[in-house]
This record gives sequence, C-alpha cells and structure tokens, in this order.
Amino acid sequence: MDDVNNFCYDHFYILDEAAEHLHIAQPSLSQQIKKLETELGLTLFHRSHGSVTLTPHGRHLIEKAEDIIRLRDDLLVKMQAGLGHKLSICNREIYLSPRLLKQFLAHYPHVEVQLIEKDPAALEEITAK
Amino acid sequence: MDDVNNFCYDHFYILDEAAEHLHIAQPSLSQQIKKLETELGLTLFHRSHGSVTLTPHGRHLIEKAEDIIRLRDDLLVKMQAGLGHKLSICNREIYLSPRLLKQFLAHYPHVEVQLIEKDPAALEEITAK
DNA sequence: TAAAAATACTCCATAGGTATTTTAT
DNA sequence: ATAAAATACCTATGGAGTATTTTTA
Repeated sequence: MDDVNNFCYDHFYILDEAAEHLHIAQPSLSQQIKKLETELGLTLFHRSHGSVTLTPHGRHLIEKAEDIIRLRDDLLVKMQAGLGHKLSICNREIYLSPRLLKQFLAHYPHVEVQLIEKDPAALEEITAK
Repeated sequence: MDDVNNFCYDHFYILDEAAEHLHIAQPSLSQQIKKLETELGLTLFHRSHGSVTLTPHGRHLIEKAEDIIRLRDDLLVKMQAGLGHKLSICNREIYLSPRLLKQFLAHYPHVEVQLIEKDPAALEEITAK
C-alpha cells in the first residue's frame, strides 16, 4: 500500500557524500543542481524526505547524460592514444626534407624526434635495428 | 605534384570570422584553441600558411565532437518538450488527495494547475469537455 | 605591406569555498 | 536532537575584451 508515494523512494543520494566524490563542497553541489534545474525549468530531485531523490526527469537526464559523457571521455582517450610512443625514422627522407619533418612535427608534436645526421653507411647500420 | 603539402590545404578558417560567428573576439578564440591543444597535447590546427587549417587530429575531433554536441542539444530539447502544455485534470482525485497533487507538482512544476473546487455535478459537466 | 594570428595585459562572471541557518526525521 | 540541504556571503580562477605585436603570403 501507499504505492502512490513509494515510486520516489527507490534511490536516494546524500549530497555531502556526492560532493566529496566530486571533490567539491556540499553547498557548491546544491548550487549547481539548483542552477541546472532553473535553466531547464525542471525539478530533477525531490527534497521532501531528508535526503535527496531523483524525479523521473532527473533519472532520464542522468541516463542520457551518462551516455554523452561516456562518448566524450572515449573520444578524449582515443585522441591521445598513441601519444608518447617513440617512432624511429632513420632514412634519407628526414635528412633530405626538413620541411617534411617540420610538417610531421606539426601533426605529431609529441613524437620524440632524434635527428641522427651521419654518413649513409652508418644510417644503414642503424636502420637495420 | 607537391602532394606532400597539399593535404593540409583542403579547407581553411579565418579566426576573426569564426570568432564573430561565435560572438567572441578573435584573441579569445585563439586562446581557447591553444588551451585545448595544450590540454590534449595535440596540434589541431596548422598555422603555417597565413590562415588556419585543420590537422587530421583537428578534423577527427570536430567530427566526433559535433556528434556529441548534437546528442546533448537533442537531450536538452527533449527534456523541455511538453513543458508549458496545459493539462486539465478535473476529477475527485485532486480534490481528495492534495498530497498527490503536491507530488505531481514536484514532478511537473511547469504544468499549470487550476484548482476547481465545485460540487460533483459541476465537475461532471466540466469534465465532459 | 597588408591581412591574419598570437601576445600581453585587464576585467568580470561565476564556480567553488566557509560559515551559518533551515528543514525534516 | 541530529543529520542533511539550503542560504548568505566571499574568493579566485579563467573566459572574454582591448590594445598591440608578430608573422607570412
């Protein structure tokens, strides 16, 4: 019985804990939530029971938002994948076209470049490795 | 010939125009771009030819980012769809359970509520509409 | 040399912090 | 009475502006 009210008790949050998790203070979190609710013109949380509970709008927003945030994080991670990798290029191209090297660096500024200017024989030896 | 360089000439941007489009000043845009590039550790634009050109990283970021932004905008629009709609509820439930009404309002604060407290006969008539 | 981008600052809006009060169990 | 949330107020980071210099085609 009292199913009428039950639907809003399913899950609750302690703002203080949530704030700690976000590394901000509780009042800052309260302000952010309030600001978002005002901007949207929607109530995202029930506050009528001591702690705080998602409204259907709130739950919907969170689910969709998490998807979007996941996409964003994936993108950022993938953008940086491969950075810091060492690429050894030891052929005449580099020696002969510094302009190409410059462009290459413009594209991949985090690739370590080690200019080795030696005689062709020595280069051949190094390239073998 | 000179295909080596050609790949970066396909499309270019004038920061001043872009900034105007964003309703910010050109230096602000330059700063934002620089900041983003620093955070990512990636070069997003070539600057070696007067105007500004996307690197492959830049192009990739923009394409993916546009998808994500589209999702975000869709979500916000959908969250607010239906707001301002008028919902007429004229049955005894409302009259008998103000608590339910209160909860309803907590969920849908922007629904216009017009309490019509009349005798059952009058209610019946109104409900007919 | 002319047009575009980058610097060097200044300012201000707002996110975040601390202290406190209000609310609800 | 106690624990959680909201409020009031303050601070400071960083986004945006103006003025200027540097770059490059």
